[in-house]
Amino acid sequence: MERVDRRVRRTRRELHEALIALVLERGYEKITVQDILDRADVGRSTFYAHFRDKESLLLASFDDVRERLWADLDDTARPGPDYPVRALFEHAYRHRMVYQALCGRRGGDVVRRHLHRLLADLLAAHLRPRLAAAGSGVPVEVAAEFCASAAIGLLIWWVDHDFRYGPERLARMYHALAAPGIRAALRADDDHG
Amino acid sequence: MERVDRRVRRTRRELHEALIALVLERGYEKITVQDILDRADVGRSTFYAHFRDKESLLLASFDDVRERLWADLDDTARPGPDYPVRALFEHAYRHRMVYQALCGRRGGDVVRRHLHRLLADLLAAHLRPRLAAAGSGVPVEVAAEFCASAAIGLLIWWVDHDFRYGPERLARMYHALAAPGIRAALRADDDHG
DNA sequence: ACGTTGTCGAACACGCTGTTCGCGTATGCG
DNA sequence: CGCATACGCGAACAGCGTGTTCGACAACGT
Repeated sequence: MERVDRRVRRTRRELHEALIALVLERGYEKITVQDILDRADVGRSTFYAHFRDKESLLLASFDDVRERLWADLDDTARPGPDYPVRALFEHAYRHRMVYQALCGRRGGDVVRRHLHRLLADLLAAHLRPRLAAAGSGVPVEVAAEFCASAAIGLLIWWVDHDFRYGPERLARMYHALAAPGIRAALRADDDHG
Repeated sequence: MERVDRRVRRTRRELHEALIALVLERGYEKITVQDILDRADVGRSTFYAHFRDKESLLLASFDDVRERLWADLDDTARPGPDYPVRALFEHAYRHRMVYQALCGRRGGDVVRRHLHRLLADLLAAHLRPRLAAAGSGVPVEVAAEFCASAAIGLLIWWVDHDFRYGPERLARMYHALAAPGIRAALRADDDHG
């Protein structure tokens, strides 16, 4: 039973759209709650009935889109080693506007941090057994942090450069740069002190 | 002629120290100017006579330390390809406190962004001629962004984990992970579409 | 010793936040 | 359709942080 008043839906939709539009125009930090209210034609008290503050709205806006990403990333065990990164790029491409607002230069760093942590944990879980088996001189955390930072960094760069190259191409470039290093670490070089 | 009143020196020193201490305790965002003033025993109007706002103080605090880094990084042309990253790690290690406050999880992202940009530009300048010569399928910007993000990401991870491993070891791990990918790109693979 | 220069801190105007409350009205349901 | 309810509205408010101003005072360099 989807017992949700139409008005509630409208309110939330307008707020999300207003937020994204304003972030793209002025940047997250420079926006006040009142700005969002004016743009969305929503009353002050109504806003605070739905969200605790500006950041709650931001996170909620990302939640709309996040769940599909979570699901996509959970398929990770099957396809390939750097599948999560490709999935992330494709997800971003499918939701360009949202990513531009939430992850781009103009967005806050909250969402960025979430993605970073998620990806780093995912990669760590994936790399742990392999690196352990190889007895590599590179700790899992370091390798995972390396790959996650590179991927997120590339994502942000991409977002801020209007998604040139397309998601597959970017994923291939990421793979070309990241995979050899990981393969080398798996070969368990012992020139690491 | 170092015509600077002792009082000015004291004021600035106290403010910088108070800022760093408070950031380490509470995080940059949660600090008010008044907090800094109380801790530093400095009057309100005095603060605003020296700095435009909280962020100005932050940047000025980093400036103290930044200039040496700039100088170190300019030696980049000589030693080796990933020398700048090693120099950055060593610089951070030498100024652990400051980096922990300014680049760590508790610090704002202003300084992080500065470093990121600096490093990305440096790496791009270094990689451009080589990648061009090799006719690589990976654009300079992408390769530079990849390496810079990975390096900065590793730096932050390191800072937030109390500098385990020592700067040389970290630099070696970074090199082990990054170099193979760059070498591969320089071999101008044509499996990049 | 003296003029300059820097510091102090109270007071202020301003802007943003998050809450409250009484009043309407759209909505869903019987 | 008609009704109770749940929701939206917006003015008003208290609270907090910012950045500025000003007069009085103290430290500084010469």
